[in-house]
Amino acid sequence: MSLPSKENFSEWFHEIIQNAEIMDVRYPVKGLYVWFPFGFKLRQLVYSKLREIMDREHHEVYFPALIPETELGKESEHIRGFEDEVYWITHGGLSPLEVKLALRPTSETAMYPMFKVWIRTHSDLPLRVYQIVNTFRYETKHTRPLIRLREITSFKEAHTAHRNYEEAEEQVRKAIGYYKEFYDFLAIPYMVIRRPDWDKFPGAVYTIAFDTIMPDGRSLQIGTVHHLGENFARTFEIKYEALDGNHYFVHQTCYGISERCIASLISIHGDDLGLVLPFEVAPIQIVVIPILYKGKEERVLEFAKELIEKLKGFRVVFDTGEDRPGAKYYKWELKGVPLRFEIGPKEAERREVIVSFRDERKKFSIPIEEIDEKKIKLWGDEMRDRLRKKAVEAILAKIKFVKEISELSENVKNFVVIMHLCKSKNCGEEIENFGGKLLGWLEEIPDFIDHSAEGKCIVCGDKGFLAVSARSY
RNA sequence: GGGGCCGUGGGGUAGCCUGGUAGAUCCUUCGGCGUUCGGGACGCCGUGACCCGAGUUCAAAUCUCGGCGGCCCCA
Repeated sequence: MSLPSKENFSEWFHEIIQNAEIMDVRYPVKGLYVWFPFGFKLRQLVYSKLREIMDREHHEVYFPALIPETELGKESEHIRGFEDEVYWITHGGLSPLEVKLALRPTSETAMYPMFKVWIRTHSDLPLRVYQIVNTFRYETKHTRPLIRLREITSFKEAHTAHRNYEEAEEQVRKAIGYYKEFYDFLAIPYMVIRRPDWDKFPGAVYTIAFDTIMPDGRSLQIGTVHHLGENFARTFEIKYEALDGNHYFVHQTCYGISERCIASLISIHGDDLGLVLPFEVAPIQIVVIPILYKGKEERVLEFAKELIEKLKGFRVVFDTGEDRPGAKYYKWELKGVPLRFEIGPKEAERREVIVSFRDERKKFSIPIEEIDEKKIKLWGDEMRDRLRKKAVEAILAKIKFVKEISELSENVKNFVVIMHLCKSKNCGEEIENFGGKLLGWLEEIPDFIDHSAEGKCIVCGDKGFLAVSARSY
């Protein structure tokens, strides 16, 4: 069993998803996929970090998956943004429903009628909740696991309500901070980009997105943060009584991350041999492989058990299976196990252990006495630093800075293109005539991008700011 | 939105054009037994397939139509 080269990214992704047992793509409905136990464990480990971050100042809740047509349709811009991809439940048994029910494409219109009930006075604010749920969109285009789904299974959506625009904006900044922490933890580089006005979330005042870059040079949106202003509050009549006795509309935000975070984790760190996972989220963190010669098994197994005693705090597999050692190496490398220990007769003799890291694939041996929890955690941290460095290099290689509009269409085929661009709609739309989508303007300039924040607009020559165009997933 | 290609054991493929027994197309995976084990072991035995429906025909994996599913290209 071997993977196609990562150079051929689309094929590689399709294969690794199955070979590494992330998802089973054989479910007989387009755009719906099954999480394998291994993939689901990875999801659980990644999302427990996300939960940990959210739990600091949000309460976790659960809202129903069905939304009555009457609520979904209230905010006109919002519904216009989703209407052609909503799944409808039209019947209960054989009887047509009086009010159709939508399978949530996102939960604003499920939550906000309840926010109206929950929020009475200024002391109910700020309100901050989140949920991790499935959402449904009737995708007609090319669906693929983790990236374009009809059922998003792992949508973490947070919704907040505040007294005024500024406090909501402060929440937007915090949300960006949370997501940065999350993706830094996963060692995934990202760009924080303000979407063009004409491409913001339906119903939002503005949208800020996290985009990363896939190995084929296309961009992937892996998080969004929206300032909703009073738009939904007016529609759903969410008001509070202020200190002055007057009633005011709340100002809201919402922000979300889906299983695309897992797609980026797999795609950005993986290599030709399979998954490469940061130590903290690897479903299996350590594999111990005994090398068993006939007649010498006992010494080796005994010594291996001594080692395993020291690894109690980690997710460990002791692979005593029938495969040859080499076959086991390949098997666990495919699964992205960060740390491998090998023990043969020689090691048992010398009381040493051979160590190999998944990302470097070099081997060295150290005395068993030097292995302890602290050392292993240190190795895990060092590995994450290496992963981040490598990921940044890979992403830099897929970015092109462009000064002339004539260079645009050629570069956007294989690269994410950065340029100076003014904020007029005309110039923005002009960019999209060259094959890429205008992702927007860099909200903050990442440390791996080294260009001045301002410059002449590539289209009209007026004052421009760093903008990004790419073919996007 | 428009165009094209494809659907054969768990996975990947040959066969389809030119209809005629899938008794072993090939690789892989899987199960059993034995010998092995320092980077994908070997031998023997075994399990396992023509997407669904209709049509044409003496006869359909093969031809036609529809459905479902997958992939690619262009806007």
